[in-house]
Amino acid sequence: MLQNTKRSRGDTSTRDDWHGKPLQARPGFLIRRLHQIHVALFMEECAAESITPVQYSILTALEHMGTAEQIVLSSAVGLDTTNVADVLARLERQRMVKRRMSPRDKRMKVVSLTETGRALLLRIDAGAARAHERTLAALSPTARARFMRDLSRLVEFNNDVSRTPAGLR
Amino acid sequence: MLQNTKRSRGDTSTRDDWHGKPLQARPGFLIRRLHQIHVALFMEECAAESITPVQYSILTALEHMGTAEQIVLSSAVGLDTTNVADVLARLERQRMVKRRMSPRDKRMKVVSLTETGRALLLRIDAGAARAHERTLAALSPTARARFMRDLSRLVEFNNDVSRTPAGLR
DNA sequence: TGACGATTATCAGTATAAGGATGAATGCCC
DNA sequence: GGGCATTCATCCTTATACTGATAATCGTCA
Repeated sequence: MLQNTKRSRGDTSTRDDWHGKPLQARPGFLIRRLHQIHVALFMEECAAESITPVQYSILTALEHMGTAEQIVLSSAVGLDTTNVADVLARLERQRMVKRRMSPRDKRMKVVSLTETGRALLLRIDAGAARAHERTLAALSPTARARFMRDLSRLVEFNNDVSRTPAGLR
Repeated sequence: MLQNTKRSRGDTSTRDDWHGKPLQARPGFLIRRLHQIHVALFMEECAAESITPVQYSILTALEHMGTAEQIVLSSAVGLDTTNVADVLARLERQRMVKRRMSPRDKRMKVVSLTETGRALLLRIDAGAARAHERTLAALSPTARARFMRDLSRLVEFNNDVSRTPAGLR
């Protein structure tokens, strides 16, 4: 896969050996670091409100969907149902979100934004935008667009990996 | 794809408004997802041994450096000292790593690989390589190299963000 | 109708990840 | 050489993230 980019013969393996290469040459390492960096930038830009990137994702998803069952949210933001319940509990504690039993199906809980939550989203918006921009700041606009395209492709390609939250299954 | 591909003037802002756009258009969201995906692939490929990507990073760093103080490890793998201590405690519990007080400076602890740890690295190698390859599998070799370059640039540019573990400060 | 498999939320447990605070040790400055 | 800020490892707390397990509910099919 990685191979066939014309390596002179005498090459012992067809695939790359990450072994012996510095961490900085490994996709996994760089992806983890970039994630760390974005989270840090987000927290810095949004320090005024106490909110995290994941909470922001969930609130945004709710804003788009109006109302949703936890399982639907879970697949929308790509999180484990356990984790979604966790985050929602915190958001509910801060009155950003309401949860009530679904009348249709008593197994489900229906989640919706409160006015507090909606207001927070508006306040957060500029900071979140700055965080996203700073994350990509090192690339030219062209490279940035290309990077985002590649990122999308990579995520879509393996979108069903990890605890698949129904609907992605 | 995302933005600024020719917007006529009259455009109110020079920067993008992520608001109202789907999560999938946000760098932070995609980076988090890709990180999730890589971790899942790594765990799947290395299921035989119980090891995580971060533990793998630390063991690899140790292999390269031979021996290192925790604070040095911390800056090498880009982790909080608290977190490094955490991970090392787990690795020590599994006999992958030895820790002893530095004779030079009694505040420091010197960490080194055990034979067990070295053996694990060898066993893990192929699985880790497969995980890395699968993470990037959706891109052509050319695009892959370009993506890695961009990733490096982004990380280096903001390398000092987040709890800066001495040495990066 | 009633049993049974599937689905939904949650609980318990473990592993990253970071912030704040503390205690021990160091080195430096006067 | 004695204070004293700094540094290093830890502790405590909070927040993602996932696995395994369980209880409640739902659909379906006999």
